[in-house]
Amino acid sequence: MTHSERRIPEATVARLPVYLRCLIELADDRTPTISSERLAEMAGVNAAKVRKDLSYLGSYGTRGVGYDVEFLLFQMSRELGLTQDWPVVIAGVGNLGQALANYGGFTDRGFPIGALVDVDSTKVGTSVAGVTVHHLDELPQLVEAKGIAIGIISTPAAVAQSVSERMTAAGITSILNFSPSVIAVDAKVSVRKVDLAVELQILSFYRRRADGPGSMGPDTTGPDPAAAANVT
Amino acid sequence: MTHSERRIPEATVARLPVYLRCLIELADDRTPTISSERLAEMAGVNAAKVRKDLSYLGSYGTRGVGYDVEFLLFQMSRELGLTQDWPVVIAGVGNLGQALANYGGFTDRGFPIGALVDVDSTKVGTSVAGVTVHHLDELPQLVEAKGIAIGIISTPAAVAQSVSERMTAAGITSILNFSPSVIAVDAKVSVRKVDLAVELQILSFYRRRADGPGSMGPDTTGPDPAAAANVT
DNA sequence: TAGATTGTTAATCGATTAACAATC
DNA sequence: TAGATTGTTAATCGATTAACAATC
Repeated sequence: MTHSERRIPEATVARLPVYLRCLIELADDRTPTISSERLAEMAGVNAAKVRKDLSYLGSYGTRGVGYDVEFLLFQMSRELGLTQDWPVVIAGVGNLGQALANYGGFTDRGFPIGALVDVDSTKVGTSVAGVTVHHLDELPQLVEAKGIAIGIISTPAAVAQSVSERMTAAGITSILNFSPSVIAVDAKVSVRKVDLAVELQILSFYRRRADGPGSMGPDTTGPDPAAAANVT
Repeated sequence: MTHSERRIPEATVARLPVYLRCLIELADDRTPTISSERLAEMAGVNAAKVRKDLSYLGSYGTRGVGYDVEFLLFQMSRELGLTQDWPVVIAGVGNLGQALANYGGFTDRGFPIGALVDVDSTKVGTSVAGVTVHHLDELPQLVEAKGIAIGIISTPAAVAQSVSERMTAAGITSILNFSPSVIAVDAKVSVRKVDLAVELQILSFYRRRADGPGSMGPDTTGPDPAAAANVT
């Protein structure tokens, strides 16, 4: 029995949510079991990788049969910490911030919008997606009161660093940075970065070369390929 | 003289846009030269990596001095294919699609919104961010007329595959997929995937473990990390 | 010249993949 | 039992990094 406390490689962690989504789809279809071969096809990776990735979670498959969809779904949700909701705060309620707040995909998947903050006095007090916009100064109280777990930065680049510092000061240890800037945080804080224009720039590069890979692993995410730094 | 036609590693390609942004900032400040050490600090990576990455572009530095900001900026823009604009089409004008259209960051960085398409007849004919929404059926003509280079998918997952097929049929070879689904395209098409909820799920994983890395390489990018597949 | 900093080498590390014994 | 499929090994590949000779 391979126990679950093995260290899971970063590249594997970045793929788990993709498998999770496939499993949800299979569960919706009432598919009882799935082979690594078919799961690989759904996830767009190869079967050996699926088996290796899943083996880090434990030996949850059955030789000759495959993986029990419901069971694997449960184990994977547990591993990803998705058996509970994690409320988020969005800092910066401009175009992008409003869009993220209105985008139902976060709430749907266990990340409800717990709070919105901005520094613009014309925005403070208004309501976006049914959530009142508070002043950034109220962040510590909001984090406390709403049990905020994750901070999303959708401010201009110029203030992203200072916003990240106020988030960490308020006790937030997970940050998703949409601003086009690298933020420095201390080692115990996790940061992921999504830069929309960077993705287009990478595509632009591959256009020139009669198209090389143009896809990525993690993050491709991200590592992503085009991804983040976690500087101390 | 290391010539520029060396194959550039994917991980490096994903970092070039990050360096590019730093260089733009430096050029704005009229900083004439930059060392790998300082550029590394700005980009949130280590100096050896910067030097290795830049060496793939050519020997553009000067020992004892550093890199000429303007010159490196020009070379990097050229390498990334950013000396011209690449108009994009956004397919799916829901919450996310509208947000992307209104988000100025694309146009600002050389990716103007050339067209918007949807299948919803209540949306067709309306205008978003100053651009008229057309029916998806008109995609081939729009691609032709507007010189569309890149397709952005912000549709529901269920139709993403078919939209990607219509894009490639219309001659598009670069796709940025925001829908939470893996799309299969043929080998000559470049796809990158950005899944907003996946990023939060990855952060959720690292919360559990008294915080491991929580950052990534590529799409990151990669790879980021949480990123894409390019399946045939 | 002395100091600074690149460009490249080589060692190391992590991720991918094919192959196959184990086993349902 | 025969067929199917996992879990793991080991080989390979690609990315990172420290170190330092080259050279401005």
